[in-house]
Amino acid sequence: MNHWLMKSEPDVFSIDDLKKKKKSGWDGVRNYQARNYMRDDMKLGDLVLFYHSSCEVPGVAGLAKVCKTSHSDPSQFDSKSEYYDPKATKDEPRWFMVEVEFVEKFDEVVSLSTLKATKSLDKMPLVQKGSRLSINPVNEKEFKIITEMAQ
DNA sequence: GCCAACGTTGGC
DNA sequence: GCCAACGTTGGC
Repeated sequence: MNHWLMKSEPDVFSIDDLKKKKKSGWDGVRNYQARNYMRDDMKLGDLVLFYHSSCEVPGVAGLAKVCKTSHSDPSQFDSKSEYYDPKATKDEPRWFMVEVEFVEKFDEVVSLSTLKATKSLDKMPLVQKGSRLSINPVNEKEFKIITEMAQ
């Protein structure tokens, strides 16, 4: 099983929104590398660190898991959507998404500053300068460390 | 295929 | 709101 970290702006979609909805398609990803992770590598049951970005306390807010593997992201065909991509066609969709299911909301956000202060996590792309990718693989050790920090 | 210009991300 | 870092676009 693989582990992942997925970023979301809580003003747009937060861990509480996922808790309410139970499941959600991860639409709107418009970066090829992040798309490839979803399309090629994310498997059913993979656990996901749900990360809140661009907010007061950026950090890992909870856990989700992949409940549906890659399929075409419908927002690319919707001309009214901010995610609309005129170059995508139904025969040749350009963007893919997975669906995730709520697992757990942490009592407290494991903040980015805490993650940065943790030596054993300094290999994570997340804590490295200039890293902006919205979906990242997380190795098992790192995943364990972070979920234990949430206890 | 290069690379300048432009757009986006996201912490601070 | 600023700005560094990075990705994408498009002219050549």
